[in-house]
Amino acid sequence: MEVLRGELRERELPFTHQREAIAQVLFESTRHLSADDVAEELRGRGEHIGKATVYRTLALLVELGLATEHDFDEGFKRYQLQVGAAHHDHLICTACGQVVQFQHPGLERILAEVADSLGFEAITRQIKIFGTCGEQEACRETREAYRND
Amino acid sequence: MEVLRGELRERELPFTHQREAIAQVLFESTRHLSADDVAEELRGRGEHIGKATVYRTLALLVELGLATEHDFDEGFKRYQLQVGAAHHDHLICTACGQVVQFQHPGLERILAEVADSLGFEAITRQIKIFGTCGEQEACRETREAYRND
DNA sequence: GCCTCAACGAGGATATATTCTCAATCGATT
DNA sequence: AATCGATTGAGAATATATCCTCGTTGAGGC
Repeated sequence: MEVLRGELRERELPFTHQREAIAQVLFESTRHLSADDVAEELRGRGEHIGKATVYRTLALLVELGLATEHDFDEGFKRYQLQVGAAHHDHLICTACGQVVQFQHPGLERILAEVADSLGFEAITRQIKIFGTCGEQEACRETREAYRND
Repeated sequence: MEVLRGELRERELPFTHQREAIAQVLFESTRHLSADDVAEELRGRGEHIGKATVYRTLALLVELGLATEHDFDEGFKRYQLQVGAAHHDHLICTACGQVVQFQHPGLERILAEVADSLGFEAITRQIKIFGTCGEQEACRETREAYRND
């Protein structure tokens, strides 16, 4: 939160109650939240914040480098605070929607190598493994269906 | 093309002129084409095929496992024929839009390892490296802008 | 050639996440 | 507390890729 205050001050942008509340919601969640998730959580806390502000603030957080935007092929984006953490990637269960993060040092090396050998200068990357997590009945059923395909 | 004919026959679906033409366009292109690209190319060849049919056919090709669908954050999907080829990944130039494919055997191993260790059964994956390719003036400018950020 | 069922074409419809509008309000500096 | 520019809220507007409708056409089996 102090980081947010600092970044805003640096750009002479006001530290508003809404910005604080939205960052707080992201901060307290370990999951990736959609703009709608954030709005709903705020409503649950008795905060009345318009969706335009939610979208504006999420975009701002990304712009400031304090949050990351993710697209898990759901038709909308999800966001997560990212204060100085290392880049991580995702496994997405296509049956229950669960998202699990992972990191693997070997990936960094390989991807850097690939980009380099093709003359690219990498800025960012996305790695998404879609599959089944097997934690719920639905996930196991989907898994079986794939195996028999 | 024979593969397409066979898959269709197997499901008792007609091998229409339109399906052939659309598959042909994809077959002759090394790039990833959007539904619109396909429609335009068909128009250029004097074929009059409605966009609904283009979408229907692309979805069908994906369904049959003969094509893959890609989303490069452009607001629409791109398609490419994929007849028995190995899975490959992409580098996308954020300045000029160029997409370069790559394959790296080490990735397969690492990703399988990760999925396994987290209890996932992987179905498919997406790896996208966004960066600058430096081939055009615009790409080099964007690259500089990032370096000085 | 005939028949039947699915595919096709044209363009209208849809869906829905995100953005815009603009008057009212707020934050931060003086 | 005054000032001033940025932010906010509510809901309408947008954008636009993709899908639906339904009368017409075509493919493929017999």
